[in-house]
Amino acid sequence: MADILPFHQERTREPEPLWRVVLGRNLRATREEQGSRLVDIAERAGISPQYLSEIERGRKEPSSEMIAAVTGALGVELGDLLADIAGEVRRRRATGPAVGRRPAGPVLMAA
Amino acid sequence: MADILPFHQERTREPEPLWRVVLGRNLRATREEQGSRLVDIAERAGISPQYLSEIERGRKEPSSEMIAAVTGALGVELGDLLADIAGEVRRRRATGPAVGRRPAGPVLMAA
DNA sequence: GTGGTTGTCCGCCAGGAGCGGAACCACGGT
DNA sequence: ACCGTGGTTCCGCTCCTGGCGGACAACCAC
Repeated sequence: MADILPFHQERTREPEPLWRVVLGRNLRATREEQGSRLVDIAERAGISPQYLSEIERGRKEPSSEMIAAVTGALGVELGDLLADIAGEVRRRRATGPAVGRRPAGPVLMAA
Repeated sequence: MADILPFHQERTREPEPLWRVVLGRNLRATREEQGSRLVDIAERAGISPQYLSEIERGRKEPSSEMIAAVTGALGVELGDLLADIAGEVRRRRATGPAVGRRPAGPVLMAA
């Protein structure tokens, strides 16, 4: 089979990132967008600050309930979080590692 | 504070689904769309069929590497998978549990 | 009954989730 | 130097679950 890769579409082939890495990256970005402190979100989520730090840095695999607790503490819906992460993953796939970080945060729900 | 909720936008308030549930649901839907067998995808992913069954039914929290192995076996990119799950979560949030399942599957990559 | 296919149940254990205490780092101020 | 703040890392710990293999279940055809 002929493998003709459209080079003008794929500049640099990024390996697939791991879920926990992109999740953590997005959670931190969201928190920072809100100007919240790590200890505050951790407390609101009912988890230890050490653990939230590790989640944000992609060092731990949080359970689904933990993900729910942190997104809840951030006031973010799972669907919006996933959409935002998806967008980020796709963007990095197309352009490679971001040089200038684009402000990324899911849409906040109006309470 | 005045809490004015636009009722015409929110018909029924669905509790947030768990990540492992929506992930598993989407993986199974994707596999079935492709007409693949569970044992084949499990083998290709290098995991046991029993385990893939449990992942698909939202019974287990797969590690990020496992998610990568399964998406790889399905020929699906993480970003596309996440986008599709996000769309599904948002759809269910807006309309409640789906009565008729809309065909849901991420876009397959052209090799 | 036989056989085949596909997927799920059950028990198991190695290792990781999640924790708390303590130390460390970076930065800013006095 | 000191202090404070916010975040990170290290460490040891307990508990529980990830991922597995053997067995089972459901379904179909002959």
